[in-house]
Amino acid sequence: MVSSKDVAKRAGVSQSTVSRVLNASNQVSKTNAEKVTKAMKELNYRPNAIARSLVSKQTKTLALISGPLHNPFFVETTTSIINYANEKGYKTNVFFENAGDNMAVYESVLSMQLDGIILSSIFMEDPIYEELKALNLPFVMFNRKHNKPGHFVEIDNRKAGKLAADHFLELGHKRIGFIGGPLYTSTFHGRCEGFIVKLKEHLSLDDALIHETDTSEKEIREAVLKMMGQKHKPTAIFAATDSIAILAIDVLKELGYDIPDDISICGMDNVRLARHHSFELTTIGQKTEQNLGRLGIEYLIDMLEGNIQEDTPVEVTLEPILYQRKTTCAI
Amino acid sequence: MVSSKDVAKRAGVSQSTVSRVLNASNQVSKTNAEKVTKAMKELNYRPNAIARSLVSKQTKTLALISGPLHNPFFVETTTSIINYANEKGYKTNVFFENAGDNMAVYESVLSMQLDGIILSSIFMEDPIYEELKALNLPFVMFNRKHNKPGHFVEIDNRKAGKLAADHFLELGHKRIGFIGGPLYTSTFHGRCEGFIVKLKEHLSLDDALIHETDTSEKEIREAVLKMMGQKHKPTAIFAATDSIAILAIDVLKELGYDIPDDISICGMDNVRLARHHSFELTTIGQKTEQNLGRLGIEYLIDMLEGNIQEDTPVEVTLEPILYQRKTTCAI
DNA sequence: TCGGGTTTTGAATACGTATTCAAAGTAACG
DNA sequence: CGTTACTTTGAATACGTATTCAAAACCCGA
Repeated sequence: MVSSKDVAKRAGVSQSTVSRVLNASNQVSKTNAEKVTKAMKELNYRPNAIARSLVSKQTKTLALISGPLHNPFFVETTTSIINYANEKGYKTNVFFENAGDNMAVYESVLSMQLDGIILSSIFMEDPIYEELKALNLPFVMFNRKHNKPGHFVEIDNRKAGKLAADHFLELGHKRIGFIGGPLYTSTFHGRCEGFIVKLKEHLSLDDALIHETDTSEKEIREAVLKMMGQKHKPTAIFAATDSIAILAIDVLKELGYDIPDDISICGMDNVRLARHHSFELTTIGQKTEQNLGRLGIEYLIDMLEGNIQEDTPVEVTLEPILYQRKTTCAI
Repeated sequence: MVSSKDVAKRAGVSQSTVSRVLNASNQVSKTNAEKVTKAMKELNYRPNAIARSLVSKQTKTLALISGPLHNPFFVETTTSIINYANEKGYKTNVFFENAGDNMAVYESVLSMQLDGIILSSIFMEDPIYEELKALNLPFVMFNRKHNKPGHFVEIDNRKAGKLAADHFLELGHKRIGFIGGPLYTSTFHGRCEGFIVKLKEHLSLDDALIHETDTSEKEIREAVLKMMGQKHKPTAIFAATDSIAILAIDVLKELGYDIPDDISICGMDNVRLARHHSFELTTIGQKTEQNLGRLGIEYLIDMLEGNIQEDTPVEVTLEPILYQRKTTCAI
């Protein structure tokens, strides 16, 4: 490992001088600067980022704690986050939330030296909130949020649920199912609540059609099987994410249903795949092109760079709209 | 920031002793160990990973340089890699290859302090190879590989191309297209070559049906449009990845084609999505359940932990097999 | 109680960089 | 040439931990 000392020796200057040319401080004489640059090249010197961090207290590293990538929503946010962070000179350590036990992940994150955290994996009452606060690092939640105040970027989930309900009601559906969860996350909680509230304004609700699940293929599958196995089947389903909708469609097709002729289905998130001609999934999303991850990372980095005071809360709730495509139709 | 010195002071011992209880060396008296543990808790002490790394020369951090996540193949490998690395106590810094200019990414990677690198983004003649070698870190290539020797995990791409050709030939197809590229990557190079070699054994080849592209939606779209716009259209297409196949299907459906009645299509990688009832994509993959990313990261970590000598080359080439589903049929 | 051996301890140092501070050098000006 | 002001330099130190080494404490048998 070649260090700044080695460079210094070779260039015939002190280590301080080497450090100074590294940091582009223009207080080095031209001749010395050249000598140092030359020596660096000859030795193929690369500054040790670890040592730098130790003194600068900056790691230029962020942690992303994301939902799983088999959900296309997180494919898009992860891509945006990593690429934007990179553009701004930050590295991203990625972690995936772990259905059973997030503590291992959090333990790992908490013990790292980081400049900031962006996460989607928080629950409304998550005790991790306090620990994150205690770290005294900027952190922003995207998609989901915690009940306590903090920086977040979300979509108006309640309103989204209502939109879905409205859509189905307008199409004349009477038996409408819901699949999604867990409900202790702000996303599913809001979507479910808004959906149910709206339905109840016009129909009497059949509890057998409301399926709280997690996001695993297994549970979605089970929910669809149960729902369609009933004597009185639904004619429409609101899947609380596109990921769930796509899994549900897989099962429905396996069972021989035609969509939307036999059953309408509406997702949420407006992921790229929803537009594919093999799906043309009706869904709910925001108007803006930039996804929630991108918005979140922009705010986080703004905070790190001092463009936003950290004590002014970032609380962004986007307006949802319906993207009507071909998986829903009138009854 | 509470340091080991603070803990030492509070516990009434020296910093050395604190360090010793941290590293579970059992050469600390019980009474002192307890005092220190107590002080740590009271102060909510977390060891500074940066400082640790500076002396230990280990960062427990890996870099993953991956293809883009809109390719479902990389969704699966990225998930496997990150999760497995985490299990083994390694953090993963993720980078995505950048169509235009990978140098920014590499520059970032090369300047980090890392324990190892796993990457899919290398070209057969990529000059980055030498720089990676020079870092003197273990690195393994998965999916793609370089022409020069190094650790890699791949599938037999040439054989895969032949399999695809065989499949179409058996089904009686005569005009068979190819979409994929760039051909300076080992994957596309092998697949294309094997495919063409096999075809030529039985047919005269129409160059207008061989489309070298990159992996962008734009180019795939263009290739499909061009191919199907011809006077003599193909009756079958080998898309060199499932990702390309799925994009191609999108365009084909948009153009009104039924699959496989109007045109057969075969992908490669056997990604999860290929099994979806909205695709049921015929494709080529390996037999083993574990994906290439998972295999690669296992080898990498084995090397880091000394379970494999770094100088014994890891060169894994998996056997491809055809997964016949419903996007290909006899003509 | 003493001596030898073993365990436990803390002072000192190293890791590679940034930064402070005082000294040395240089330029400008009268 | 002397003075002042400014630029450039290197020695020393700090960052937070692990580790070495020698000293201290302890244990045990004689």
